[in-house]
Amino acid sequence: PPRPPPASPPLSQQDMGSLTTPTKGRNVPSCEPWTPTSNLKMLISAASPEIRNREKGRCEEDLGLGEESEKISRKEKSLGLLCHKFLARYPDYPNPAVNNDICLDDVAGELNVERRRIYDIMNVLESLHMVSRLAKNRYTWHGRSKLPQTLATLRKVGEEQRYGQQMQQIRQHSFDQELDFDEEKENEEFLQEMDGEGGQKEMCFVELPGVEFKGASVNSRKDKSLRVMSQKFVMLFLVSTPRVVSLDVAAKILIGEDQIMDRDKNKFKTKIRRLYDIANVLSSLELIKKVHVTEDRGRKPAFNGLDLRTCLPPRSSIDNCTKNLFSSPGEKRGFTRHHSLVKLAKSIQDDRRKINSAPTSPIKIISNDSSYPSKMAQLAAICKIQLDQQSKDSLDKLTEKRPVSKSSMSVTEPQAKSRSVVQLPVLPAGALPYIPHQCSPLIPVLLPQQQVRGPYAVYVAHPPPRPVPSFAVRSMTFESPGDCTKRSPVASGSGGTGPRSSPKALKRPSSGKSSENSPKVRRSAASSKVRTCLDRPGLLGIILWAHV
DNA sequence: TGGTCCCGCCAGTCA
DNA sequence: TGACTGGCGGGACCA
Repeated sequence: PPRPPPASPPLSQQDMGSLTTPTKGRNVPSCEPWTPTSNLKMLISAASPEIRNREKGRCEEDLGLGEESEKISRKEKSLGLLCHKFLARYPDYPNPAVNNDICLDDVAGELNVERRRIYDIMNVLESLHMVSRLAKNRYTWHGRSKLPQTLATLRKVGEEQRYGQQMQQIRQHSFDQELDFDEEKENEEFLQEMDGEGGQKEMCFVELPGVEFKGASVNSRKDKSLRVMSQKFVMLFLVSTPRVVSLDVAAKILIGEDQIMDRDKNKFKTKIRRLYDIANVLSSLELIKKVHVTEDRGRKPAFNGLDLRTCLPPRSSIDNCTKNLFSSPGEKRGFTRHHSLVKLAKSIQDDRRKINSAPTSPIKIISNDSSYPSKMAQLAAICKIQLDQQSKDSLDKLTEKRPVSKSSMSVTEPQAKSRSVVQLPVLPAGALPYIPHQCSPLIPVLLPQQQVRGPYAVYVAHPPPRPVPSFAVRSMTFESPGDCTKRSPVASGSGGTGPRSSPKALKRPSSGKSSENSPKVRRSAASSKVRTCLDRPGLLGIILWAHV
């Protein structure tokens, strides 16, 4: 089909020169066939529920669409919405009997956008094997048919790359920095450490068996390609616990794979920008959801990959499949066990072990979910499981090479080895579950629902196993919906969340500049009380919580 | 003010 | 050589 003639730039853009971002088209006559009202309807139908509700509210209270259409014009062009519109054209599971080819020109023309924008979407979709490139300007639509297989593959690669551990290190490092004055030096040391032990090799595009990558510029750009970045980003969600991954952490991991010289602020900003693009597409696919992580330094954008994981094939089904293939008792084996399948089976066993343990970080998650009190039991269990894994990771680090002074997450070997699945009993509201000590020195806490009125913090601590003279205090701060605005978290947890936990998080009082009521001082005071409690011999654990 | 991300330049690659 | 592809970052918009 003939390509549509390129739209001439708006007058304002011509006046301002080619290097400026055009203003929002106040005086630009719309060349769209739609009226503002139909635009709005289209937007509402295509947008996510949040946007839909927001737009509906605005529409109801303001029938004059003048300013509204200006706001919409930007939203309408957003990559996320564009992706929504793109996805609406194709079924989740394409019918193989019909032609599923995609012509970029057609799509760009019908969606009334530049091809450049379509490339961004296609790259992310291609990273998930939802489309594959047929030829120049042509793709084939696979929808979600290959998604489970792709995600399983990406998870495996992500585990091999040890992204989970790397995220732990980065989170812990950032957390340490919050209380650290010698930031630059520490940062440099940390980056060198990451270089040394990150263990990750330069990674290329992950292909599925039988799916050949036919991207253009394949040799020159593949290492920085949006496809590869997208795959890595997805991997982070697949191996991370908690499932919330902040853009900061993701960008640091991605930068960590580049040259050291890339680690300047501009490169970081660029990575973040690309991650926004990827995240917008993944959000449109409803694979991740945007949330925010609150740290002492402020509110950071992050994404929750829960929905992404639900697309993974259940490990048990893979397990059953391999069982049926290889170990049917009394039946003659139909297949020879190939070496790669032996490895796969072993990997599945490993995965099974890992599913019961995963690391976390001392972040505070602002949840917009109004049902969060009923999820406290899950959170507590997750917290416990994650901490157990961290304990093991920390132990591994201690025994491998890290000096004791670098880590405060101290756990004795028997404790680390005593990891087991803890089934939290169903408890009436207000009851606190008791987890026997042989399972873990940590005690998850279920807050009484009646007490959940405002933001509150939960602390889980355990005493220091001898002889390492340190202990760990962790907290998660939750805020009730509608109350997550400007409130700053108080008495956030400190130390002990992973391999790089540092006792300095507790020993450092505050700078002379800090006021007496600053979070740091209050944290320090709270921590010193905990320290006193934990010095008591025979104490198994301690839980504190406080409304914030 | 910091987060978000539209926009299009321009260079590498391909046919 | 022109078209395709996509890395990249300026700067506008927004909360």
